[in-house]
Amino acid sequence: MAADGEVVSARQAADDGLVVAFGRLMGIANRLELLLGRAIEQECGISHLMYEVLLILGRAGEPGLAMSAIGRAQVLTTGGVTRLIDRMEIAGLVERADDPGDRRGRLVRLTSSGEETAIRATRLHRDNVQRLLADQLPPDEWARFAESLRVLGHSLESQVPRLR
Amino acid sequence: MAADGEVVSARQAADDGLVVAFGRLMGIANRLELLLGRAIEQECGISHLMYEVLLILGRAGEPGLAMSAIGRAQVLTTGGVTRLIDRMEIAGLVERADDPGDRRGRLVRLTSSGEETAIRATRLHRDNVQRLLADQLPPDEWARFAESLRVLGHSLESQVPRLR
DNA sequence: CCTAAATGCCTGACGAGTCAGATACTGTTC
DNA sequence: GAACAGTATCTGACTCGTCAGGCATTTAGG
Repeated sequence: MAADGEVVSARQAADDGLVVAFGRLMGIANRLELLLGRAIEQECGISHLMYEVLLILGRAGEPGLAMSAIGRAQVLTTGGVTRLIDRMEIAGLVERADDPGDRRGRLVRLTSSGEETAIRATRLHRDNVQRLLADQLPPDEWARFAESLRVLGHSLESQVPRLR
Repeated sequence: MAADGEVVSARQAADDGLVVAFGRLMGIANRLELLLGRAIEQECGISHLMYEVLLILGRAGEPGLAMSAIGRAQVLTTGGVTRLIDRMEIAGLVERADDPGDRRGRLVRLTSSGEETAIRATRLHRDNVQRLLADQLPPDEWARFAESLRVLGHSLESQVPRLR
């Protein structure tokens, strides 16, 4: 990887350390999404995105979560959330209810089938994450890596604008 | 985050350490894609994916790269690559040529406009990666993080099946 | 209060990828 | 050297997200 300084050729651009690190991060995310997403899909019949929403809702508990909160957590536009929840509702994983505190809003919560699916998918998913990620690094490196993820995730959450 | 053991509630599933770490990784990737992708798009008029392809081609140099190699590098199906390169060709960033060594194949390479765009986008992108990622961790932690990315990326590359 | 701006969700049109099948060429095997 | 499996790319139908615009409701100000 190249040192700092002005980039004057495509070759140099491609070898820049920061740029490469970012590319690796995205490549890892893409490959994990493919490998783990397919596993969840085949085992439980839901997409990886749906799985993440099941987790968010499991964490939220009663009385449910606003659509907008799901969008913020998963970086989706409001339209995207509407359609995702539509599909999940049809699949029987979640249900919508009017928000008693705000008549514009709807609260989404897990159905019992959604809860079961979250649990079942997690058993599978845990093992896959262990195998594909955690086992690839010595335990202390993995711990440091996970901690860095926490820090970075935290700092990024505040910088992403709300999507409409 | 929960300790190891059987997962028996959605709440527990959502708090599992490995599952959370994976979710963070994906969340970071999504947010970076949004923030950095939009920056590139506004400044240079190309998507983040196109930018990555420009880098790959810059790295490859003459006489160009096969479509299938691009698909492997970016985790795209062959159909996806065809359409992406179609758009990039229309935009004047790359050009296709017949592969003299294999009459089924085509070689893709940067045009001079594509090369310029890669350089221009990288100047912008570098600074953004620095600010959003590297600056968020102490230098030694960032170095370790980047090294872990390298290791993980390497081990994952071999595990993703070829997409058709 | 009453209006204007902001917010929450939904919808039609579109963009960019997947999937599955088609076509064209290559390499192997008998 | 002919058949056949394998590989490289392209295409039509589809999926799932975005974007822009709409309506209902809430909130802030005068």
